[in-house]
Amino acid sequence: MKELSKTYDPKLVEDAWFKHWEEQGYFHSEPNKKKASFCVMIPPPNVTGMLTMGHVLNNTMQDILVRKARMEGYETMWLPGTDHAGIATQARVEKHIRETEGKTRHDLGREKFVERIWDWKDQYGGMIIKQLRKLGVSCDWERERFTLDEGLSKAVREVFVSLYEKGLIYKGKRIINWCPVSHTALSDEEVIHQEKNGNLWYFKYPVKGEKERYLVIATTRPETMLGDTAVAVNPKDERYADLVGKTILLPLANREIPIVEDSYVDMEFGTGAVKITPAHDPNDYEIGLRHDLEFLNIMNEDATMNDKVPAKYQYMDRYECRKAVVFDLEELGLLEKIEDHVHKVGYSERAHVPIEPRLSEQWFVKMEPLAKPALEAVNSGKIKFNPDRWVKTYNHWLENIRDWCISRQLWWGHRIPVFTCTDCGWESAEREDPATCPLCGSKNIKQDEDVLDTWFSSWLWPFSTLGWPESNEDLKYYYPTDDLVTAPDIIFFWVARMIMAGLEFMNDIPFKNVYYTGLIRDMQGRKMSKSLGNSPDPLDVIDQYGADALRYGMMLIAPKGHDILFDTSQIELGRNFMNKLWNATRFIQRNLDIELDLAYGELPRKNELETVDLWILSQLKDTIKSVNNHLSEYRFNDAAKDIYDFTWNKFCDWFIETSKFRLYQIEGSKKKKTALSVSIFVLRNILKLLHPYAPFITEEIWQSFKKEDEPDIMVSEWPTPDYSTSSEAVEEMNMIMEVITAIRTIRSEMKVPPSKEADVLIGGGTEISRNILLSQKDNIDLLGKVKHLTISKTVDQPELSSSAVVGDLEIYVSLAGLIDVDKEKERLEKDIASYEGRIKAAKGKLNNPNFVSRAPENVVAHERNKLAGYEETLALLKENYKKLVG
RNA sequence: GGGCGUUUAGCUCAGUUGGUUUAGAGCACCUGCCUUACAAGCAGGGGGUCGGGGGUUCGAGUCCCUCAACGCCCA
Repeated sequence: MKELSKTYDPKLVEDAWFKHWEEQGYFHSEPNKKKASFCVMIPPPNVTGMLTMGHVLNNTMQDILVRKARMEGYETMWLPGTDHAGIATQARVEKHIRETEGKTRHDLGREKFVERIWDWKDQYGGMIIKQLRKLGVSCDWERERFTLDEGLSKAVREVFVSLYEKGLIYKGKRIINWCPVSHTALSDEEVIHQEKNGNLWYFKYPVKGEKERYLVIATTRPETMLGDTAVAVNPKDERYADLVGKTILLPLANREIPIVEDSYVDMEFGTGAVKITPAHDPNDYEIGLRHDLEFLNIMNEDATMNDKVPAKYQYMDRYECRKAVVFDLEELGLLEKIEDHVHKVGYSERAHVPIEPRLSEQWFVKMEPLAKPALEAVNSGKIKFNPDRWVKTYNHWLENIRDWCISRQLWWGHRIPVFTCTDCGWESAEREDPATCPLCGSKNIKQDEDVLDTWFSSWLWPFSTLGWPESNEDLKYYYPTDDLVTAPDIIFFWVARMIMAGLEFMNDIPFKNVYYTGLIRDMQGRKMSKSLGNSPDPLDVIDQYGADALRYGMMLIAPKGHDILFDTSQIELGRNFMNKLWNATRFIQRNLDIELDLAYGELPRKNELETVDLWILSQLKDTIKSVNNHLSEYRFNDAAKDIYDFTWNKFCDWFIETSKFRLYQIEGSKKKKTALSVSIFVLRNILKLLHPYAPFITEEIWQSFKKEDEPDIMVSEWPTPDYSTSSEAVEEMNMIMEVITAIRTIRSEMKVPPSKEADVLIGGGTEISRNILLSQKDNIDLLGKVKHLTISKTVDQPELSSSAVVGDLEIYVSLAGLIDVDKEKERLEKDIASYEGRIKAAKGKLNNPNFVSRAPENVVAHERNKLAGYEETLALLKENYKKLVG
């Protein structure tokens, strides 16, 4: 057997194992009637995207669920893919063409431009998929999908036409959110509201026919006054009652506009009089409809002023125009005052500029009929949210749902399948492109120019990726899927809409459980972002620490459903753990001797097992159960800690240490064989438990400890705690560990050099407990560095010694020439004070008649036992103290 | 304005059904060690009264009310 290196080097093994798994076909799944299915759909990242720490978190969690399910015997399928990210991708390629060729998309024309995006996608797109493989995630790579694939496009078209036929898709002229950089409409969800410091400008609007009479209005957007078509006041507002019905001579624009009354107006805000710009504000739009006002659009697509405003403002950018309007009004003496004002501004999610409310014709989905069943599915518990508090957010959105603006003025995406006849005006959504008009037979047919929101394809992801609208085995076998793991910031964009689409088109929920992860932030709690430069590249981290360390380290610090403050140095914890595991392996391997004829993974007969064996097996059993429980509740961090604690603090610190004595025996001895068999049994279980978190290192080590005909760990069986254990052994071991720790503490506090062995005497206790200690003499000697150990009912305290009490046992460490009386006094005083404190607390409870009479019996009994134990210990401590001070 | 979340050791966080020795872990810190698996390590130690206030209870970090700070979402 080759000698392993002293530190684990992930670079040497990770890529090779991934290649091996792929060649063996472990990632791929086909419907298998003999097994139950377990299916997860990846939240498709943008095809333009690069792997971020958020993806690492999210995909590691999915991989843990998937790898565990695979080991548990499910036919497991995790489908990967990307979405076409309409706005982001188009913007990216546009920019590229502008920079390299100095051309716009309009120079190329629609067809050529879309071709160029496909070229770009083939060359640079989907980087993230390659990066995910570095992370080791076990997706079915043969099933990778893209939202613009032929099959998925067919699904999108079917869904559009079917909703159109049901009357759930309609075209309407509305105020929508317009992105002046991307030149497209956005849905409400794609607008991010941010609080900004701004101003409130007070303008004096001259009232017609009344000399020197002005109506003062307050506004946060002065430039829109050029599009005002009314001023409104509240009907209850007595201040302005006499003005209603009169008109305003709108300055600068030189138009006459009415003064109307509308109860929407807030009398408390500003002056109680508001300018109304129906084509540039959603609330004003409503007022415009109610009062039959003119809708005057004063801006171009890029938010510059158009030819509906006086010539001097035309082509000015909206903010430039704002300055000009304020300046000009001040010149005219019509600016009353400017106040500081904090208000919410809506920003475009993609282009990061303030959106412009714009009146335009767009396509919408009527959401209310879809929302009702979706609410039911979650509130009835058919779909479970983890943590469940997200149900409230979900309900609130669905109960107040607004129609979904799905048309985008882009070229990259699914083109809206609505056709019109330019001759007779026929219009319809069609599954196949019509050659002629079905009404008049004309060949002058035009397809709608717009494309669909990218989310209009993502919401079909759980079934469009399986071949819908065709019906096939995949759909029957894998749908509904099992778990969805995603960040809560796309609960509206994606999760809620997938539920609606699943229920509408598949008549069934798309998934059974949703786990919402936290967000990754930096140590100051800021979101990770490119501009802040606070976002480490996961590939660099993998390069530095290894994928296993990244995955496991990340899981250790990821509390359930909470944001994570992340720093790369935290991954050291994962790296250190991998190294610890590696070295435990090294230790076991170095003690293997070939003649031993070990049956890997099998336990020796129970009568050959010693206390430490029974103890570690019992601890392993608890750990397996705990890992199972924690993972079933998506407590990835708790399960990771279970494995950490068991491996490091129990297996390495105590089991391996207490096995050393047996392992240092002659080759081939029975005791050595037992110690090795148990070590290997436990290690194999650790590897399996850890495999979903750290697939590479566990596979690497597994190969040294698997039977020849056993499968690779990735497709091995998940551990089952189906062996018997001994609770007595656990109690015995606890006592042994306490005694050893007491000896070590004395040695350390009394500054005994590790190289110097000391005599130890243990007195008191019961015959049983003394026999247990005697049976562990070798271990106590080894770990406590004991020269000569005496165990007896009564022992005489050596003159120069330091003492400790463990329960009813007295422990003396002989320290001839080393004892420091003052220090020893101090130690004992501290111990005595500690026990006096405990006794006081316990007595306090027991002296309370209400406690004794009202608390459950077992709690009272427990408290009595505690007190008795403390009193015994305290008495021994005091005795020793008396001896010391004379 | 409405809703949700967070506040526990210097830092990052556990603490699941109210009782499990005097509230835990990792990092950081102090002491001593290259003890033939591991210095990315070993052994030992110090450190918090659980954001403030009030309440329920025999008993509260845990339940209720209230205040404060921070964060997120929605209008």
